[in-house]
Amino acid sequence: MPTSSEIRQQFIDFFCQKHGHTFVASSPVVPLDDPTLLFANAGMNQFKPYFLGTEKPKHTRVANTQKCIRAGGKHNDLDDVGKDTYHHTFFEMLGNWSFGDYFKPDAIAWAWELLTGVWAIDPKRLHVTVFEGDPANGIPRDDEAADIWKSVGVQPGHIHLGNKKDNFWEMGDTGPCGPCTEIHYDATPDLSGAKLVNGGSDKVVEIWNNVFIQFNRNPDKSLTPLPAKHVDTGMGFERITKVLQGKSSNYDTDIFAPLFEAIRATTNAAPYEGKLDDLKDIAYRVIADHIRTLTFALTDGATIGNLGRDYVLKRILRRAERYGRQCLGTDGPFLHKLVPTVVEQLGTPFPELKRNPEKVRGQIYEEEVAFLRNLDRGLKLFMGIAEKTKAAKSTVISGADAFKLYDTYGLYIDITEQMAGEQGLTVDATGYEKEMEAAKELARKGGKKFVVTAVKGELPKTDDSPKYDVETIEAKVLGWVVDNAMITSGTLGAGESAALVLDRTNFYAEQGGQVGDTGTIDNPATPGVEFQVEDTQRLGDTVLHFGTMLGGGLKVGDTVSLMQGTLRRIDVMRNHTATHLLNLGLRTVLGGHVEQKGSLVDDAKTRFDFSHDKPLSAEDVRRIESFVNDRIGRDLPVSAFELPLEQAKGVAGVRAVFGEKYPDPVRVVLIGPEKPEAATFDDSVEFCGGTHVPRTGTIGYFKIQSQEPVAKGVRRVTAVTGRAAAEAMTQLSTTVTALTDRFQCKPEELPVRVGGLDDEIKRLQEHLKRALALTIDGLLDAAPTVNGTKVVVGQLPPAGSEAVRAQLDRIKQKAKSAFVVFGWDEGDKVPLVVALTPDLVKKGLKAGELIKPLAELIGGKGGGKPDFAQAGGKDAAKLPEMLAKAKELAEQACE
RNA sequence: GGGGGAGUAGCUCAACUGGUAGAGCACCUGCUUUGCAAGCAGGGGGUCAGGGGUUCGAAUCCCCUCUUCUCCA
Repeated sequence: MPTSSEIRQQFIDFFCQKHGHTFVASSPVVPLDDPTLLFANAGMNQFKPYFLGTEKPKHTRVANTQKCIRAGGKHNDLDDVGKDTYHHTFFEMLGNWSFGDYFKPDAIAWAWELLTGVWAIDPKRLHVTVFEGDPANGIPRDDEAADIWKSVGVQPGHIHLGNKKDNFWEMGDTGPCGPCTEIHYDATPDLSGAKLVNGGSDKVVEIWNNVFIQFNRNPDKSLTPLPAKHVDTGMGFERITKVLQGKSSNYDTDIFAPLFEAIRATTNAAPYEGKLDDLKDIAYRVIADHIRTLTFALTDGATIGNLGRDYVLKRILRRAERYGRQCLGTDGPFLHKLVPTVVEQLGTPFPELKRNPEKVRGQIYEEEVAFLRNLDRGLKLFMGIAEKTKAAKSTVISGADAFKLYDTYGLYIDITEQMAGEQGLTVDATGYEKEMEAAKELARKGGKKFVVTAVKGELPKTDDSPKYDVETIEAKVLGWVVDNAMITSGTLGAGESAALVLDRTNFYAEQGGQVGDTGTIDNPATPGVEFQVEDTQRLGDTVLHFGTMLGGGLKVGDTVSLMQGTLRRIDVMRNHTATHLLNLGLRTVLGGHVEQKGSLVDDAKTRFDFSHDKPLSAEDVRRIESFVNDRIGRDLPVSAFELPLEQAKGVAGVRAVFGEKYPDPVRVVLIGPEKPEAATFDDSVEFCGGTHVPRTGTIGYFKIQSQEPVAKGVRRVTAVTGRAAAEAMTQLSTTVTALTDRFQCKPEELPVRVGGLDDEIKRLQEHLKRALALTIDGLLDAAPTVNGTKVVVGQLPPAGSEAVRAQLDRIKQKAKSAFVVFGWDEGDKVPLVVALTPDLVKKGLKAGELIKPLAELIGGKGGGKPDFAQAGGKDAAKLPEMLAKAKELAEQACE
């Protein structure tokens, strides 16, 4: 029986040694340069540019094994993992590729040769499918492929026709596409699998798909043949291993055996038995699968967090942790201990795993600990809710409670359900779903002011190349969008709101973190016509000018004149260029780990999110500001170039935002060097379609206003420039001047002066305390004893109730039995306290009651507990009278 | 982007309806026992995250800021 490593190698050797292919390493499973993808999910990801024709391949035939993750996004297998024999969030895709080289005959012949020759699979167990054709689209049935299959020896009755969904492959809405032919393996004992092809059975499973890319899908949905034809194949490595090792489940192969053993050893659970409906076995499969995903994703540079792909990884980790805890009885972090097993097993085909496994293990460990902490807290909260539920004589935990546990404390619903079961309770799942829906709705509503997601009718393209300049241009009205429908007739009248569509524009549509422009559009031929633009957004290649007709009317075909709000636009440009300098400054000052995580640039500020795991110190902020201001002071030129994406990536010091979509060619903005070749790693070089000032001097001045955390490991700083920075400085200086006038000192002396005041206050408080102690000692000495109880009544110097309370303890210690009443004059109010020693409390006296009539005497109120009460009044003149009354009251009470 | 929590001794957390901030662990001192674990007695340790407000009185109620956790997009 071949090992999985041998199988992988045999595939690669077959194409590389026997058929002239070149081996190409897998691209990272975290596609850093293709932000449209959450994770690499197919072997073709890294070859996309070859099919699109935007890049020339180095070799025309290659073979590879691609690391893939399908979790989140379009292909999401996350919830299926564990429940069957063949779903994975992480898997390998073996592939052979022709870029304009060989086509159907070779691809099919070699596939057959590898399967039935090299691997000696019984041809009776193989079924193939070919495309049935699509007359509506003018694509004929793929008889060519069927004929080749026949000629290589596929059994009659083993060639099936497949529909568009299964046998016509498209990369996206437009672009290269073509028919494909799939090979399925029939594992039924009696070879009865023909009818199960594409039937969703795990007895007959697709093992290899050969795609023949020969058309281009045009935007008008028509197809044109490509000048060059390509082959793109993908074979599920785990599936072929299962077949060649004669197993009935991918999880029974030697790919998973070492992981299962490692899981058993770290959790001390009973061994894996391969049952489909056994919770313990499901847990084994989930954990083995998820640790592979986590190890590869983290190795390739992903992080665990709260956004996008980071959040997917967090959910995967927590799902695995949960299965371990619920089904295998783990009680502490254990997933991290499995990393070495993954590294050992796959470190040879994927050497990147060996680069820094300790870091990966650390990341997993840290997140496990965080999750377990949450879990403990959640369990505690759950117990409280369970008690509450039982106390209310109910056996159902409300949906609201269950949802709160999840929403606020991250306690998953199935854990809640399990815990409830153990307590003889159930959970109102319907109510939970309702709460969840309501919460989602709430989150959605907090979105944007203007939203257009889809428009009925064809949207024309807008030429927005004039957007980089700040000057008035003319354009033609093509129509407008109202209620998500494109309108191209009639008049847009005064008072109406719409999204205006023009043939060209100088308005910048919101993109790359820069806000859309505002401004006015009028008709030079007809005075009084004015459309006020409140926001500008882009939908595909169309620029939408959202706004309101203030006066007059507009018709399709009118020539209009466009003015961006000039001052606002220049403010935006200042902020955008400053953002680039800030990006560079953060990295320079804080270190290379700083990555841009997002930004928002508008006329008032620049807001920048970046990876950094602790608050910035005052010194950090100062150094970053001075770095940026230094570059502003040098009045560096800002220039932009359109470069092919590949070439642009090679420019020294280039920064691209992860998660951002870049066109090819891409616009590169340089600050300092005037040519891409002149750039160094100390210069700001960014892919950016935004608008910038011509020289950094225009920014004027840069000032960081605030910083805050956004998510774990991500911080946000907000800064201002130009006019806003000047305004901020003026305000600051006004405040400082007010202080220097008050203290008659220089600004730099302020900290010392204020600190001195602080010390002075402390010193005076000490004095007061001492005076207070002396007064109290005097009162104590002079206090009459009534029936063994000291009656301590008197007026104190104003020292604050905190200090008085501290002294009360002293009195209670000195005099075993005491009835204490103190009052003092604080100017605007007159506080009063009554304190009783325990013996008096036992006799039934209540300070809280005794104090009330006294408080009334000085025009106030109060209350407290039996041994201590406080009150306050306003009438200081009545203080002696009140104290006399208190003495009377005390003496009475003690008799 | 929107929602919900949390922040109290070095650590983990209490404090009822607003009424003198506590416990366990850790630490220090002493005693006892001793192979180890420990036991007993005493003690130190607080800007109740910070600021403002309401109140006679705020850890507690309200507002703002900071830090942190969590869910959704």
